[in-house]
Amino acid sequence: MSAAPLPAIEFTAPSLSTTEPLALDQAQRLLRALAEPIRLQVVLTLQHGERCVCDLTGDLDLAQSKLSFHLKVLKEAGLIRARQEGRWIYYRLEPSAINVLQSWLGQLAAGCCTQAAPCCDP
Amino acid sequence: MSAAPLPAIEFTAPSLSTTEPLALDQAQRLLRALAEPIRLQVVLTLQHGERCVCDLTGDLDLAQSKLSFHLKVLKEAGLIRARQEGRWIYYRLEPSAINVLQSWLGQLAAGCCTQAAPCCDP
DNA sequence: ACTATAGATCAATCAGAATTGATGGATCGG
DNA sequence: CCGATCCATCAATTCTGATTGATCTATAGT
Repeated sequence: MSAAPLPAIEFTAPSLSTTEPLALDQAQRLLRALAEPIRLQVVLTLQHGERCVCDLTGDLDLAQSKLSFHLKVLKEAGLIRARQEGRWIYYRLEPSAINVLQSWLGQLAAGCCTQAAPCCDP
Repeated sequence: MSAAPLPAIEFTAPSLSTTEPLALDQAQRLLRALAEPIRLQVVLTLQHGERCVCDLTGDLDLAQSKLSFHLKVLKEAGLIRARQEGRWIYYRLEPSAINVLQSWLGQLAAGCCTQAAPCCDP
């Protein structure tokens, strides 16, 4: 790609050219976080809105310690956010993270249909 | 939740209600397949088009056995397809699988922003 | 039929991640 | 201040999945 030689420095958004390389890194983390049955269940539960930990343990019938572990992984991946309110901590999905992954997949599917590069010896 | 008691049975398209449950299963497999650095590299390499195994081992500097293992995982997840031509086997991405995952993520991000469900005791 | 190469598969080992139970910090009600 | 609840963290164990090297099948060329 590399269209025009960049007018100046972009201050607005992090720009798409920057997105490419570090999106791989981020996509990797998001994928690894999502690729676990319990964490996927957590995410699906949060799909319908914010929820506190004590409710989640009930929803998913998980030991508190186990749930806390997976919440941490999801949070470190940037997929969920925590919000404390008194004694309780509410978790919610972070849609922007999901969107990052989604558009990364879009790029992947975009240019994958070129035919064979006839192998080794012709 | 459990809103209305379902009007009747949907005959038209496979409909989105059918999509929900089995897409979860498929999304799970796709995520687990993608959530591994080597397999991600393989997928990224195939992004630019079909490629045979012997070339891939060179591209990614992998032992043949190791690559074969990961190709198998990717194939079983439905992310890639194999095409044999004489002695060689060419692999390519399966864009439809990627699209499935992509739209599944779309649903996820759709309705996740409802506020707190004020916990346990009010 | 014989040999060489592409690639899959198998069994054994190894590594990293998940589970478990216990402990600790923080907040609330009395 | 005291006991109770919510949640995070830690250490020890267990499990799942990746790696490795050898072996096996199939195709192609001679």
